[in-house]
Parts: sequence; structure tokens; C-alpha cells
Amino acid sequence: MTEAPQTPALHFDTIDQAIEAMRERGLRLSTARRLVLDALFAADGPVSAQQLSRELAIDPTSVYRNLELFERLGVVRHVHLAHGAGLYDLAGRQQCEYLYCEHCSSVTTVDVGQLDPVRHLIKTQFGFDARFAHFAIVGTCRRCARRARGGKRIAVTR
Amino acid sequence: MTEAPQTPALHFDTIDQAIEAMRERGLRLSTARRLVLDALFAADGPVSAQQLSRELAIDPTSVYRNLELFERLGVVRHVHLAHGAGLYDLAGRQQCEYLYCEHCSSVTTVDVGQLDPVRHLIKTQFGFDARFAHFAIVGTCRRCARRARGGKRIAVTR
DNA sequence: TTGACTGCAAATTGTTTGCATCATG
DNA sequence: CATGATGCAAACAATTTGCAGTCAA
Repeated sequence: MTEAPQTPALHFDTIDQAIEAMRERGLRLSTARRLVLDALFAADGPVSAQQLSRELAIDPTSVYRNLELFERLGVVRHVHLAHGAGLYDLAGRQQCEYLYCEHCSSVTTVDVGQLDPVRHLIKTQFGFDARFAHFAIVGTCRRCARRARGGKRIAVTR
Repeated sequence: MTEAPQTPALHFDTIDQAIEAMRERGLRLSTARRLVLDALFAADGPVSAQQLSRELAIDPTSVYRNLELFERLGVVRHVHLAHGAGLYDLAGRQQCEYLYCEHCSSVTTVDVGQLDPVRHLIKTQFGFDARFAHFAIVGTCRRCARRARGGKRIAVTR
């Protein structure tokens, strides 16, 4: 998971486009690579490299290398929701930003644009372009805030 | 660095207050502990456990254990500026929040309160209490944004 | 003296690198 | 059949845990 700010690459909406992009560069479509690609397209949200490795029975090394490649190609991007493993998702997917509750670990997904007012405020006040699609906003979700104020306790999934 | 949302503990402004709090609990003031405490009070900003370990020639294990203790006591808190090691700072210090540039790794420190409008906006829009004192806001700083728009290239410190 | 602390060794998690081997184009 | 891709071993960084020896109150 190299952290160099990625060049905004064109992204791909179908597996075939992604495969085509690889072909053009003399890259091969191995079984492992194909499986990772399929899994990413099949997933309904961001997944960790370890998850992919386990579920696909592919060496983590290989998964990491493929994810890195996909990321360079602009097929994939990854997010950090706090600590823990980075999570990978298709770049062509609806761009999302994340609110991560450090109390219950819940993740609130926010469609791109919804945080624009926030981003704009930060930009005008500090000249800083915030990018919550890469590192989530961390804090306390509504439910945990309510709970902390004395509401009824709710079983918290960890 | 246990990540359980911390109980807001009273914090301490002087070393003596911190030491007193330990005494009261039957905790001892060992040489290592004292050194870490002094170093934290002497530092002008957040430091990593490894830094402290190196500079004070104390086993990292011991540094971690002491930082954890200090954190439980409310003497210390820690921040995450992106990836990399957590950074520890005195809790009694002026509460700061951080803007971390993922291009040049620069850190913009923002006094507590300055991000209140941002926090408020997020709260009203999503019911979410953002806490940028624990996980920084990550994005692109003014200079890097300008540079990306074609300004003159500036040597980037890593 | 005694149990709170220490250092050291070792395990853990997430990730990267080196290398010989394998298999895709 | 060339070389890109694989798995495995090993190194990595940041922590955490276990344990026997040490020292502060």
C-alpha cells in the first residue's frame, strides 16, 4: 500500500476495460490476478488484502502486489478507516467518503459531494483541501453520542 | 496504544501533579517513567514511542507501557497523523487538531475551536461528532495545491 | 520486603522484498 | 520460450504479551 498521492488515473467501470488496460501494457492475466479482480468487482464495499487472501486462497504477497498494480492502473483505490488494515475498493465505483465511529466501529458512508460544504469551509478557512475518501473522518456516531448522554444502552458490535 | 475511546480524565499541567496522581494510586516513580515524563514535558509537540525509546535509551516496551499508563491517568493523549506511528503529547497542553498533507507530509496545527464550524456542520448534517484531535484531517496543503496547479516547484521535505 | 517496574525474548498484525519456480502470451 | 507472476521465506515496523529479575516505597 504505497502512499504516494496517486495521479488521478482514468478509471474503469467493467472488468473488461481493466483487463484491456493490462493487456495494452504487456501485463498478464494470471489466475490469481483474475480472482482478485473478480472479487473486487463482486464485493459490495471495501475489503482488506488479508480478507481477499483468505477467501481466495491466494498468497497475501500476491494479493498486495496485484492491488498495488490495480491501484497504479486506476482500477482500485484504498481507504483507511482509522487503524487497522487498509481497505481496497474499485475506483470506478461511486466515490464515497466515510465517517468512522471510534466507539462502536460503525462506518457511515457518505456520497461524494455531501461533504463539499465541509471541504469548502476547510478550504476557505485554512487553504487546505481535505480528502475524506482516503482517510475517514473519525469521531462519534449519532447513536453512541446519544448513548453517552444517558440514553438506553445498545449492544455494540465489535 | 489501546484505542478504546478514553474517558475524559482530568488532566495535569505540571509534572508534580502527574506524579502526585501516581503516588495516590500506589504507582511508583521509576527512573524510566520519570525520564519519559520529563521528555514529554520537555517536547514541543507530539513524539512517537520509538523516538522516546531511542533518545532516552529505554526499552520500547517500557515506553509503551508508561505512555499507556499516562494516557489512562489523563496525563497524555495521542494522535494519528495518517499512517505511521502514533504520536504522544501531554493532555494538559493546548488541545490541537491537525491537518496532514499527504503530499509533503507537512502538519498544520490548528488551535482547538478553530474547527468548530466544521465540526458543527458535520454534526448538523450527519449527526456525527468529528474529533480531529485524534485522527488528523488528511488532504493537500495550500502550497502543494498551488504547486499542483503549475506554480514553481518547491523542494519537498520528506 | 514485596510487588510495581524493568528489560529481553517472542508473538502479532499488516505489509514489503528477495528469490527460485511456474505459466501466460 | 521469454519474462511476467506466483508462492514461500524472510524482513519490516509498530505494538503487545509473558516472564524472570530488579528496585522503589
